[in-house]
Amino acid sequence: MTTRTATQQREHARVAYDAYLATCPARQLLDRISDKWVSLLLTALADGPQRYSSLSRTIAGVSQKMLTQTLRTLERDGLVSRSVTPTVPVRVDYALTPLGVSLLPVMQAIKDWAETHIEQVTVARDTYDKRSTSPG
Amino acid sequence: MTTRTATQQREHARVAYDAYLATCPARQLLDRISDKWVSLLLTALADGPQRYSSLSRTIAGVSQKMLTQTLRTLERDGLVSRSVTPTVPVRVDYALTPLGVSLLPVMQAIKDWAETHIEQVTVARDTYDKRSTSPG
DNA sequence: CGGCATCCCTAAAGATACTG
DNA sequence: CAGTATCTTTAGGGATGCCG
Repeated sequence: MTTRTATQQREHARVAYDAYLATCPARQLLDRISDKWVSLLLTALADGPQRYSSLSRTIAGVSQKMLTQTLRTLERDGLVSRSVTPTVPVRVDYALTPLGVSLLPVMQAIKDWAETHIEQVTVARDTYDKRSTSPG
Repeated sequence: MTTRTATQQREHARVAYDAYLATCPARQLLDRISDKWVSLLLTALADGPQRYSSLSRTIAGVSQKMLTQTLRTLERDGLVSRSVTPTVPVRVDYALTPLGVSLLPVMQAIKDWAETHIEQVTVARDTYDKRSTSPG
């Protein structure tokens, strides 16, 4: 088992886990990373470690509760590391782990897609709503 | 305005919209596509149009309510098209629009990442929980 | 500064029943 | 088959207050 190559391991995972199955652990993970705070947090950490207060400023509108909660979850899942500098007052830095870095391109792609396609979506919504209102 | 190239338009969008801002439309769109049903639905339509019943079978555990609701939203946002064949009983097919196709690679990447990295995440969780329990 | 604990409330999601 | 309507439950998330 320990002699599997990275490619073999990837193949193994592809066969063993299926996010379409409700009870599959991969489904739960998909659910967890399909979260706006996750994508915003990971992309915010793209350029290097950030302090808690810096993150809360970057990600406008995030409550302290959601920020802490999301950071804890990401830390537990091994995507983000937390390092405390015991000064007074205390300084806490968050950074991406290698696992977090592996997810980063995808998260950036989502954020990018949203920013570059919102105008098309807005047009589509107007068209859809107009169709529904006047059934001409 | 109408003479802008696709590249120029992309540049424009990148500058104009910022998902980090809570009130930005791109943030709402990011929130909307950061949804497990959206990723599962779009990837399910990757290989071509599918009927409603087929989708509900593919995506195990989805309720009619969530399936219909998500499909409606995606249709309104211009990511999915809905075509009705007025037979008895009626037949409804869903397919990706060009806009939906543009998002597909990202959604597939998320689903893939979840399936190929769940084992690493599980290990990370065990490590984290063990650390918390026995403070070595 | 960087949290955690608690209360509270709304919106999202599941279950169930019914329909063109 | 492909939904809609209604009800109930759950979980997301904001506000506040306290602490090392």
